[in-house]
Amino acid sequence: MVNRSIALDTVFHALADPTRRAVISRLLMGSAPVKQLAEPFEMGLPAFMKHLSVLETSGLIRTEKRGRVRTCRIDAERLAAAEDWLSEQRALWQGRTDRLAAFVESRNPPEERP
Amino acid sequence: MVNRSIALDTVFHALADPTRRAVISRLLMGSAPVKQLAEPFEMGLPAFMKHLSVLETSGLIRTEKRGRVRTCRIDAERLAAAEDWLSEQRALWQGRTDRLAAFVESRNPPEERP
DNA sequence: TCTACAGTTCGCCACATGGTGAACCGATCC
DNA sequence: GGATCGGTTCACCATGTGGCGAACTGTAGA
Repeated sequence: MVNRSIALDTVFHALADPTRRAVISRLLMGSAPVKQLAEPFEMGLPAFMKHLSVLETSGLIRTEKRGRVRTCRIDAERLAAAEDWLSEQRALWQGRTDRLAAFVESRNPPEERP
Repeated sequence: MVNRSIALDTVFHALADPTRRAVISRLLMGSAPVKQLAEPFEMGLPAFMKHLSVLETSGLIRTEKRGRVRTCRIDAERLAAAEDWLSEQRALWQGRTDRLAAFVESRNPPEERP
């Protein structure tokens, strides 16, 4: 799926920043308005909003504006997608190294060690 | 740990590109020289080498030059680190939503549905 | 030795990213 | 109604990213 690949692009890119990962961690404890989320960080609102929009277009969070306050909450589905990709790759790796170990054990050639 | 955070930065950034993810997937089936890795992609060697160096500085792969050919292989440790972070976050989320479900069940307020 | 081949380095370019400050908009509160 | 507060938009800037082609290096093979 091309879509899935693009989704992984945006999700991993969103996660590749400590500020955004901190926002995720914070939102895991419950939804919060933008101002409150931005408080711990030493940057202006505009910069922080860019981080939020990266998170939102990646699908990791959803936001809703009611009155003048925008509330953010997490959407764990994309988090799971990223985790799935990683665990899939690691499973392949695990299987391959297991087979490799078996192979080495079965032949065990005295390899040169320079 | 600050180091761990930087490691996550570079690992997630490395994974946020379809070319680099494809290289990872390819390397899961066994190590390979640069030329062979670059073959499937429609870009020049210099561009491809940049991808490789991103992967290497992230610690996701290791390379070794013997003679004139540089061989690349995977290092699954960082892959596991990324997976760990994600599963940790998801576990927190899971725990929180479980508690939330219990809370909602115990109170069950008839929320407005617009 | 000469040639071809695998990487590497270099300079360049277009565009994305991450930040700033200032001005602005719309909802709330006194 | 006017001040304030939460967001938003705008113009701008420095830096990083991802690509190119051309020139270079060093090893292998004929």
